[in-house]
Amino acid sequence: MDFARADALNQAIRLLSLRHRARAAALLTPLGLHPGQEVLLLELARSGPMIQAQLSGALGCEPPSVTLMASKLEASGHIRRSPAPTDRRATLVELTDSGRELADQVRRAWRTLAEETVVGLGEETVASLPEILGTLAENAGAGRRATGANATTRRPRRTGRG
Amino acid sequence: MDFARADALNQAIRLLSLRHRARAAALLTPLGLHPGQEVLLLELARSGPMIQAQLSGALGCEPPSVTLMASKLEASGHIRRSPAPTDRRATLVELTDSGRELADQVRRAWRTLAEETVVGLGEETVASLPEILGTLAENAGAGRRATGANATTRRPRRTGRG
DNA sequence: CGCATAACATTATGCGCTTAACCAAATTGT
DNA sequence: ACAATTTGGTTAAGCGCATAATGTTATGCG
Repeated sequence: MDFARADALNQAIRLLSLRHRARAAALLTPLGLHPGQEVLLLELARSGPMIQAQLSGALGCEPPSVTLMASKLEASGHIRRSPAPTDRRATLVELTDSGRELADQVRRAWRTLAEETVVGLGEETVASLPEILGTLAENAGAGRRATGANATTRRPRRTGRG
Repeated sequence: MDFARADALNQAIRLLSLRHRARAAALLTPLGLHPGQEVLLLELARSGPMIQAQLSGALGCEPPSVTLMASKLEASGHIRRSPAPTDRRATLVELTDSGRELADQVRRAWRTLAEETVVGLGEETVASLPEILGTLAENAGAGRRATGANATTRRPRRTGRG
């Protein structure tokens, strides 16, 4: 691929990232949410209670990020955290009533955002977008946590002695 | 658009943002750059010296971000900043020799990133991506700094009296 | 069983980008 | 020409997400 194409592509992705996030923020602010928290609510609304490690996997972000999102959503009363019955390390996360209501509103905002975003594109193009973007994301995420390759790259933890 | 589609789309964009940025970071780290700085170098390499306001427009980010990127690139010796001859408020930014060399390496990394990202997609699809993604970004950025609409939303500046 | 290793979660820290607030210089309107 | 506004730039503060390091519980192997 020549540089011009590569640059156009990377720039477009970068721009899209910034703008899409900014627009999401604008739509979520009236709901009292910051971008990042909405996906957690939506995931819980879709798949029911789960532990944070599962959320981390589902949302595609790292555990510390989940901890922070969850803390804030708990503080605002939209989710509840309790020790998992089967594993005393894990924290089970579930929606509260308020969280369920909020999730409905988030769903509306989410639809608005998507509809705004694809204005001017043909129906077929729009239909093919999720898969294309999914492929792009997967490709960009290669070299990450083993989709079958080596996963043996875990450092020995440097267990502090004293 | 139904929620499932909207969600798939938004999630894919979100994921792509995270992954693409992460991959960019991984490729740029060996060059001593953090993601965000590369686009400034590339823009200067492409269009020659310009003032920060122009950079802000070209990169699609806010002036304070440009100030920060530029500060760091100046500190690492890749760009030079000087007062603009025609406008005493403005700062003219240009590449140093070291910056030009680095920009070449960034170009290579940029190509690698793009090529990795589109693996598995048909040639036609790849060719259509920049325009599609550009449209998405533009749509998501609507309601921003007037593409012809109202631009009169400037607050009166609260000129502190005492 | 007992010990090493892996997994879940958290805290601390760092970077990028944003908005808000501000100074300085240029432009416009009367 | 002078006041009001607009534009260029910077600093301060805030948030999201990342990695590094740590505590705690579960698991796997001798």
